[in-house]
Amino acid sequence: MVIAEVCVNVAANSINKNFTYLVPESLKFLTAGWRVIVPFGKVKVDGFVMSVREVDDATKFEFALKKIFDVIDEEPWFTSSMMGAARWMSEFYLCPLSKTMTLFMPGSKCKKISVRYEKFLRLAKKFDEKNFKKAPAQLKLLKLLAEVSELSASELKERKISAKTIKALVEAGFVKVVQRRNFRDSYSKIKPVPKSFELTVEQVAAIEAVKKFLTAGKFKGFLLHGVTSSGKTQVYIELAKITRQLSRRVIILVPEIALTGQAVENFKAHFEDVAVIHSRLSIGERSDTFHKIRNGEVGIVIGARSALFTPIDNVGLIVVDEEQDNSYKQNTKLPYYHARIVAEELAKFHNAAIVFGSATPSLENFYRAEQGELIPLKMPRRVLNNPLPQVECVDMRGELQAGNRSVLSRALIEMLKKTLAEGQQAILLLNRRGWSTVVMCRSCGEVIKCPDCGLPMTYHADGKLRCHHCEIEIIPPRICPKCGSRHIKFLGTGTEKLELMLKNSLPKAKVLRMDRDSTGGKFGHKKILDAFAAHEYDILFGTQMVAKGHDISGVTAVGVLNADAALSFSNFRAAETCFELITQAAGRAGRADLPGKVIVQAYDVNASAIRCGCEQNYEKFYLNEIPNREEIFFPPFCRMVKLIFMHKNEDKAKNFAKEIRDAFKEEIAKNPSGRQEIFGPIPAAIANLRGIYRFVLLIKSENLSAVRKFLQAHNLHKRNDVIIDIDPLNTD
DNA sequence: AGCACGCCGACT
DNA sequence: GTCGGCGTGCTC
Repeated sequence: MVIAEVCVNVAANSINKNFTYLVPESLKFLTAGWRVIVPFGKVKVDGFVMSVREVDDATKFEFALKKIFDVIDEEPWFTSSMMGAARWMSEFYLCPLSKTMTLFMPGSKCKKISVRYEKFLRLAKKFDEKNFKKAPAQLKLLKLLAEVSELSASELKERKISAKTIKALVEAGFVKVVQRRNFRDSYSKIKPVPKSFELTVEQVAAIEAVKKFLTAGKFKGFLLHGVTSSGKTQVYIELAKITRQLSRRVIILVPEIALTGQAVENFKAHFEDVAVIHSRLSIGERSDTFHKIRNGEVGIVIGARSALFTPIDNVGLIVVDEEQDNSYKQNTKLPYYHARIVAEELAKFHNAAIVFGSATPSLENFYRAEQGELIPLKMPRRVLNNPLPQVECVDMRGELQAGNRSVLSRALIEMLKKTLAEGQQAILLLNRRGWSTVVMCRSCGEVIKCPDCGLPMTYHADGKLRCHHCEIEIIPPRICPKCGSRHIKFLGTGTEKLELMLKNSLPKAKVLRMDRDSTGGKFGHKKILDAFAAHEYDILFGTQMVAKGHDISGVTAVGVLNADAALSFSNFRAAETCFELITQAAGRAGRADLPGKVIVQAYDVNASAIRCGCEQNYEKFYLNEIPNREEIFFPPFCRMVKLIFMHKNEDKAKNFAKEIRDAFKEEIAKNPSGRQEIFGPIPAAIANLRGIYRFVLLIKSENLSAVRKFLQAHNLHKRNDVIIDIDPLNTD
């Protein structure tokens, strides 16, 4: 008899094993990778065939085998590399296999997705003009079809050809209607933006270094460290060309959905077969794109992290652009994976080259490059020998002493006035959206917090308090909920308040705000950038998204407000984030032949991140930061695992966490393997989410697989009241 | 995820 | 006495 190991698509951590089913005679063709329907308990569920094998008819099982009920598709859905990657992710992240398998589907359920067809009109037989003297409209259509061979329904409409004309010709047999599958592609209207200049010496060197491994078809990792405007995209394009010439395929990852548009513009100028995948596409569009990729019609897949999970085969090159970006980490739902880690594993599966690109590499990858794990490729100069912008740091304590209480320093206002007078453009970065960032009672100091998660809420110009974590809205209280005082104060400045301040200070300037509130929809981001690039506005201001991956030639001035705000968070990556923000923002200035000027406003002007950021000196920052990380034993010197214990009873959550902590301490005392430490339990940053208490244990270890073994031995990965986050972004 | 089994509080 | 609350455990 033939049996199959099936991964049932049921979202429960407690099911982390495959189930064995009988393959009925009618499904003899089944192989690994098919999606099937199986009876499971009292219900029928979707499942994925992980393997099929023949066993002796007399083989006994401890349970009665059930039969696979039916198949879902006409062919296997998963390729072996998809299944290999899903298995690896499931083991690495201690996450149910069903969750990592469903990453490779357009939606998490095996629903049939509608296929769209478009109707075309074609000439069916020869016609004689003489016969159509009394039907000029029909003749016009016939002549047109003879010329262009076929017309789509929308083209017919555009040419105002009436349904009656078409019907008459169809009935007479002169034209026929054919149907063809129509692939949804919301990026089809994105036009290529060709940019060509001669490659610099550094670009050529970088390309040559990767080319060696591409032609050899061997896995290798590279860190492309190029200052802003050093032409990293050009390098990606040249490498993609080489890969395509070798008949292999390319995956280009960008950190955010909003950045895919720009990447598509660049790549479409050189490649015909570009496709886009990210999570904000409709299931239908993603499904259509999957179909094209599976058929081998796509050579380059561009997208956010989910672009790793398509049926693409024969991958030769994976690019992770802006590899330091935290958006590569999936934070809100299982699996809590980091696309940087998964991409590298995928590259190993495919024997592909992986190129991590950044102006401000993650400390982890820069350290790996120093250790020889990645090949470093350096591009320290801008293209066309454009100079890096001049950066001035303004001490905001001095502004306050001089009587300026505005968030805009005098020097910044001066710079903006000069820039506008010269007909150039400016970008301002303030990494807080909303109007007031804190709402506080002046009598007792109580801060208004989110009823769901307990984080401070932000006041918005529409009169509502919003939680930026769970997007809950409430009306701000008139009196303090704690002490009843009427002295409620709105403190701190967000992008909405900044808009008013800019309009007051520079009444003639046309200003444009870009933050999550002003960039709705798939292309909201692009619309704003296009309008700004067309110089419809003078100043673009907003959150960090103003500093990411665009190239607007008229910008000569950049201001970073509250540059050290990130430093006040008790996060071991705070300095790195702060440095990155300043360097990326500064990189927006003076990209073309006009020199740029940057003003960085901060209170803690002596902090290393601020100083090195202003000097745009990555190596110096790295050399300052890395001894700190080593001393306090943080990445890249250890791997971290964050555990969150959840229970509606505070003591139960805390006590279970303590139990695990003590067990871990006992384990590392008994079986030491490298340096390992455990901290906690401490209340999580979100200490209570909708009535559920949350406590954190933090494990730091040189031996991640030992930690994983420990967690598995205690069955933590099977529980629904424990979150396991491997390589977390924060420690709380 | 569903569904059943099982052990404690408020009802005809 | 039982109806039903949802905690716990199982599904090839």
